[in-house]
Amino acid sequence: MATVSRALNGRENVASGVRARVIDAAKELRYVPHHAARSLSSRRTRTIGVVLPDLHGEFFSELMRGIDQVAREHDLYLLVSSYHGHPEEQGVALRAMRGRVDGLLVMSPFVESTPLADDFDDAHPVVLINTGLTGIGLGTLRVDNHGGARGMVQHLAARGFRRIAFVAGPEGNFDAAERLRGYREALAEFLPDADPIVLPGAFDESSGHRAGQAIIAMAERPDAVFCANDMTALGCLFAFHQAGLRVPDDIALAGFDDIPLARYVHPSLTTIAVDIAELGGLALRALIAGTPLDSAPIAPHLVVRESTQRDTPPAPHGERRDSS
Amino acid sequence: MATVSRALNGRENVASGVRARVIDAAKELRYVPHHAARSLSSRRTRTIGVVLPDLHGEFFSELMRGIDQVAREHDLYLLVSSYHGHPEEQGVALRAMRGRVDGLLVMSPFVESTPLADDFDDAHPVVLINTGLTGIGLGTLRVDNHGGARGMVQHLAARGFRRIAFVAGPEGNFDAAERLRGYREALAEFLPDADPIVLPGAFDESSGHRAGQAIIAMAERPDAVFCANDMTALGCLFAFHQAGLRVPDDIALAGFDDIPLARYVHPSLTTIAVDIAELGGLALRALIAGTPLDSAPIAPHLVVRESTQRDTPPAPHGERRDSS
DNA sequence: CTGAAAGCGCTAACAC
DNA sequence: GTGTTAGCGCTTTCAG
Repeated sequence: MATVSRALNGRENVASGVRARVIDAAKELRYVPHHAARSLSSRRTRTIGVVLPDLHGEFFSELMRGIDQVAREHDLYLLVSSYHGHPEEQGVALRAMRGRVDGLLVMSPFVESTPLADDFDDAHPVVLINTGLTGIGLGTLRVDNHGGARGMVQHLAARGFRRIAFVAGPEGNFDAAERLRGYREALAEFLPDADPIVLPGAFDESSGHRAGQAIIAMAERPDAVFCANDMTALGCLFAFHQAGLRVPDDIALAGFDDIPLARYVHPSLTTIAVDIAELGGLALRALIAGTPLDSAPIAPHLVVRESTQRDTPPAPHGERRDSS
Repeated sequence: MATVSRALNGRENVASGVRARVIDAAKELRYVPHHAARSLSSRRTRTIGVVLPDLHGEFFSELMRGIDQVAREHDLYLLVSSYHGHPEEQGVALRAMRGRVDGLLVMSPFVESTPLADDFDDAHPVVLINTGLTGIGLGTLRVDNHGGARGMVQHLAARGFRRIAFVAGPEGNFDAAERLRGYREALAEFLPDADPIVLPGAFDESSGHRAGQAIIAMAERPDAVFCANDMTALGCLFAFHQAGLRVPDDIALAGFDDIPLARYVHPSLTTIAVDIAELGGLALRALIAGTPLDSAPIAPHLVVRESTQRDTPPAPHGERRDSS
């Protein structure tokens, strides 16, 4: 019986003839190892828990794709769960994973950190994706939202835009806060005479639409709008279309994320791209390796498309035309 | 010890005082039931395996969202895996799930049925989403692709279009085959004098782009193009844009799926919508209930947008304007 | 209503 | 290299 176990698990200390017979017999009998028994005894599940804020949208499917790919490479299983935007549900999801997984991949955009720690079992390694939390002994993988936003403002300034508005993301969202910080900082640096113009938004299309309408109604209208994410920018774009405003001739527009939509809308949207699948894959690799990786955040890059194209000559560097 | 088990599992035959003490103690000790031990003994895992062709794209994230929601309602866990388009990998993914899950949700767009049966453990209930397979004792949940395609042709005919081309989906894909069948059938019914015009496609943007170019080059150009899915239609649209062809004035365009993009492109795309999250949720509910549900396929509905709008009056019935 | 005892199917020492 | 044995932590009879 032990020999069978060894043969099936590919251990070295089994005579090759015996191994072959075992494998044949297993196939013959359509034997399937009982996972629960195996992990009860070995105390490992070969399963990684993935807890995400939500399961819809390109962002999350890309993330899952990257994670799934690495999981297959390592013969790991993925137990997924989403908490639908509610922090409380995150705790529920997290606790439910305890005892079922060997490690946890958690994406938590909430700035509030305290409740999280309670839900983590000390026994599990955890990698946090894209979170502001640090110092609770967990790995953290994040995107340089701040630097990305700075890059966009720099691009807009180089293109000759002078009144650059920013449509913010939801309150209490770490990514949103970082992008706003990048905007303010870069504005002070590259256009010291310009006042920041910040409108509220919520990372979705409808809030972008409202922001767009508010912008149209402004006495001194901005000549460029930088939205905290692409969905918001799409809402803006829609509002501008409705009002007969031409983009980019009357007003330039830029987003953040490079969702697939960004390249298909008319005009195509200048944005900041993150390789999301790679992000997911890196997170899982880090979890497997047990590397701390608190080091450098992942640098997103500027993708210039039609929505910020004007007749002025393009800036000499720091930009990259969309290759597609 | 048995009492503790009973108390924690909410069995009735425990004195309420004892139950309260057990629960308090469990909380105090941060006790987490060991899933492997539990399922070794109970022979149930409370886990559902989800095997999808691919994890990216709106379609799959919507599907997952619907599934996840129902899973939470029933306190079920989701073990997900994708086979990246290769039928062989599907078998691997399926076999890997054996012994780890109580049931399986499988999405398989391949027409070839035979290899599938081998990979299914007879012990597990399975629900197949959107597949042509029948009669191997498994539940099947499908979308009425045929009827949807018919509806679109009817709409185009009612709008006054007479030369309606169809850009097909990949060979061997069941959905694609059904949509093509619907096109041919409806064309024969509503426009008996028109010849079918079928171009190859592969459900992606680039094949749509090629089809678009081929259409532009045709001696007798169609006045409407119906694409087997929205991504293909987007490729077509791009080709038409590049050639200076106006949609819908020079040529009408329609897709299938109603991906989020469809409403944002310019002109917005007339398409056939399926509530994908609902489809996923229904599939899981069916799996849980053990209902056969081979009955009626899910009816998709027509969403009329700008890409098929002409000055002719709209048809009196069988259509529905996009409400958003 | 509660306790005792027997496994669930496997892995990991440990002998041989 | 292979067989024997003892659990892994729970649920589930079966007595009381």
